Amino acid sequence: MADIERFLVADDHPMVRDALASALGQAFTGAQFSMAGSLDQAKAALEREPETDAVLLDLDMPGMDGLTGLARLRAEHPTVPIVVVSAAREASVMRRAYEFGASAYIDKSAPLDEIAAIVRAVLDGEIFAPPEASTGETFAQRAAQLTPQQWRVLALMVQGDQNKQIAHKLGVGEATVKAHVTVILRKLGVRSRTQAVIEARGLALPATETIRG
Amino acid sequence: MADIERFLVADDHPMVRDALASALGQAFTGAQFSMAGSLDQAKAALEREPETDAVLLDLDMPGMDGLTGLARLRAEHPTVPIVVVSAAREASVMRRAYEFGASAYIDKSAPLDEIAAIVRAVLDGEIFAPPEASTGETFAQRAAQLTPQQWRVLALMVQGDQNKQIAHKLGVGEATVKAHVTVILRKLGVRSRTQAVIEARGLALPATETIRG
DNA sequence: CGACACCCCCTACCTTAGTCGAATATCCAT
DNA sequence: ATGGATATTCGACTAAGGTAGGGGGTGTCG
Repeated sequence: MADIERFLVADDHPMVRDALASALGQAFTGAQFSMAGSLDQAKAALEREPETDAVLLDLDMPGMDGLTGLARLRAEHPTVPIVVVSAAREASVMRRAYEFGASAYIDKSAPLDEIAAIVRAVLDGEIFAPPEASTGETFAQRAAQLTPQQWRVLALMVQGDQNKQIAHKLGVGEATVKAHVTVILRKLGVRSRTQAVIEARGLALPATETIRG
Repeated sequence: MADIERFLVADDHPMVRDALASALGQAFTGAQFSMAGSLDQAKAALEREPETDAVLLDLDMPGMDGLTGLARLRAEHPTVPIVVVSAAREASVMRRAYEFGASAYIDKSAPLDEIAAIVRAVLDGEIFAPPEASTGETFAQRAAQLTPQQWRVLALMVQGDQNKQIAHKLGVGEATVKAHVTVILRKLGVRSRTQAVIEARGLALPATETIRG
């Protein structure tokens, strides 16, 4: 990691982008910023600059389609830490964001210095485990063992793609994808692709959504 | 349908059970009631009395595991109307409840006479389409074409069971299950079991959960 | 009754999913 | 550099998923 940080700020609202960038600019003197207003722009920016130190990602952005966009972004750039910045405070969304590999989840209304502090911690390699999401957490633990390529495969599995399509999208052979799937199933502790998809979407435990009686 | 209604009230809180039963007792003079405090008890009650006219089902009950319990109950007794009584007001939970075949969704804080009115409508064969759940509704329409047995198969597919296990649980041959699966995939407009499971859990559209920016 | 819809069962066949063993490359520690 | 652990890749094989088509049973409705 170089001396100068490089960030990508992805939000469809220019005002929010500037606010985030200036906050980080104060905390990280001399940092460089890229801006994106849609998922496609964010992808292109990461393509141009793979050495980005962190992405601040808004979930409510054109092309994101909720958490699906996060999954896609991580599928293509598994090594870049992503800090989700969202207005949705739902615990379920938060939890799933972490399951899809987010390094932190920040509320949009949080003070800017707090945001900077969290980003700094992420750059130090920390991952902000969700306090209220630690009810089950079995999946997150198992999923942490996945390699970057396996993450990509899983992300596509979760979208309903089959091995042949995944192979094409990743530019490898179908046999290779199958091998990855086998490892993924073992690491996730399930016995079929369908179960893996169920697990990966945090669906197995709607408990946190209904416990409120 | 006989002159005397028979209800099953399933809630782990005795006070709630009594309140619901007395409310229905006033609206349906001479009605008969069974009580259950867990999913297993509810199952047993339906086993004893398959001619039950309607089930009032609480989602926060031992063994329910959220909506999974609803799916299981409907899988075993597809013809019995189920009125979900829950404290969770989340639109997503509501929507999924309908997708799993609930005939109505009542908030626990609703006035008792309103509850009785809704139950009466359900007995008349009506299904309370969710007002705020009609954003996409494509799945509900397609799923409405499923026969009872196909519902059972789908419910087990959604739990991650494979054809062999489904065949065993339903007491039929694996070839039969495959035939059902083929029809289900066609009716749902998908091309693989995994996609069907994704659809069936309302996961394909996290939009309603994140749109709030 | 005949037409229809649902349910169950089966054979045969093809496609997809998943396992196993093995080759290559990288990184890291000794 | 040598060894070892891990990632990535692939081909061959076995299991499961899915399709097409046929047969038989039930109940309902006109």
